[in-house]
Amino acid sequence: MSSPAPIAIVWFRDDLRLSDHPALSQAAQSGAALLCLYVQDESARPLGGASRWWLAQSLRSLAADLASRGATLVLRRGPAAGIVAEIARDTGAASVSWNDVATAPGRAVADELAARLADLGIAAQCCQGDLLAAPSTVRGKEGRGLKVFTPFWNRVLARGDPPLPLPAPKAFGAAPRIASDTLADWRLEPTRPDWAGGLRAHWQAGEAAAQRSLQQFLDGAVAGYAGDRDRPDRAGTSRLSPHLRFGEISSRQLWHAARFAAAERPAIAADVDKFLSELGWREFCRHLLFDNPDLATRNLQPAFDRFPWTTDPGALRAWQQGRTGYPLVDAGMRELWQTGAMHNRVRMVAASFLVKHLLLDWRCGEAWFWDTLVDADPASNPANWQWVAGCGADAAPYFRVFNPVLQGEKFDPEGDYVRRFIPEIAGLSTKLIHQPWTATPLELAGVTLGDSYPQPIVDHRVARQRALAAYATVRNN
DNA sequence: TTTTGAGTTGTTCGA
DNA sequence: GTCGAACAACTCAAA
Repeated sequence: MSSPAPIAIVWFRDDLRLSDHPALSQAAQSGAALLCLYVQDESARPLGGASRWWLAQSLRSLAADLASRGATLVLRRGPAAGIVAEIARDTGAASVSWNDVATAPGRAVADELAARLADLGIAAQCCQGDLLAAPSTVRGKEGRGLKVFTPFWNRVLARGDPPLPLPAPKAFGAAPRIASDTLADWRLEPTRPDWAGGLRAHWQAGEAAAQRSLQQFLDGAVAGYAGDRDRPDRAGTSRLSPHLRFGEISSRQLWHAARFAAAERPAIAADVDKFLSELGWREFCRHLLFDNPDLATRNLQPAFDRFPWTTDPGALRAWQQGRTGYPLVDAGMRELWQTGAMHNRVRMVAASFLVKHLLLDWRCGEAWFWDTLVDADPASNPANWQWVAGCGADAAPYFRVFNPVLQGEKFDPEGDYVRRFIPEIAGLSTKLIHQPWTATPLELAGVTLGDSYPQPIVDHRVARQRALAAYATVRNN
């Protein structure tokens, strides 16, 4: 007569995968019976609509992957530290393992859980797995994180390759079943109205889909990535961001796969370096969040606390709905609404437009992106909005005001991207597609500006001057 | 400690 | 049409 195997709880968070999951691997190797748990913690920043949709798909996929190994994914809702500790106590678990995902409330919750487990005498295993380099290993003066990207990234690169990714555990014992919510209980997906059709058409969540996206990228778009990533009219990006956001694939896996590809094909070495530096930006943002838990609400540069933002609900709505009259901006905002994503180049132009042309607080834009992006990330989203607004770390200089017409002509030269998302002006010539207001009535060919497509809500030249004047008030003197 | 050079992604203007 | 300079000053990182 043998005693039953001890129970090990694996607490999943933004790491919804089985491969390269240090907490899972460690628990599986211990020979314990695993209890896999995901907690929806509503005391954290509530997920946006698009993220909720993605999370539902991703949890469904993870649950299926676990089921194929004989395990179940237990779903619970509530304050995470309390819930996990309670389950650990009630099941008599020997240990709780999790990965140290660096999200703002996530860290405090993990610290609280560790304290509760210590009180209960249950072993806590916090594993490194989310980052290429832990924040504690990249420090500047007085132990602070670095604030400029290039030295930051050079330091990370100088550390050499991160650890090799772990394989998914082949088999592990499953703990006896305990009560679980169902995904339907959580109402993560829209029903009436069901607005998720565009998301379903463009995305597939889950670890297997993430691995397929990576393979597709390395077989295709990686060649030429350094230049094509800036072209919204081409399929030049990796499309990995939402997978990375929910941890369906890890940055270490991407690092090693890309490096391996570059070793096999020297011609793409520069493209791979560029791709890795994009991973570097994700890393940089996470380190920033580590040092600034209120990144989404507080200006990193305090001088911006006195910036003269305006309040204009009509302008905000026009921006959200893609009705600013600037085709590149509007195409981006409609791409976002329809597909849950927006091309990186267009994100910068659209964000710059909100902040500099409309003088609306960057937090308004951050909140909209948070709600509508499937890759809305607690670190990258606020950090990049602060970068655009000029109040962030290593921020864009105040005088960089994107001209939406020039950006369109440069990065969408045939207008293909604009025509895809703004069908009402698709008939305009390439010469006019980025500035329809300059067309003669004959050239407009049936489009009535101000009716089927709006007039520009601000004049670029006027708005630029106004922005420069507003930014002058923030100068330190 | 002090100094020095640099800082993701631009635009406009005038020669 | 092309090209270089101006657009500010400041903070950061490293020598």
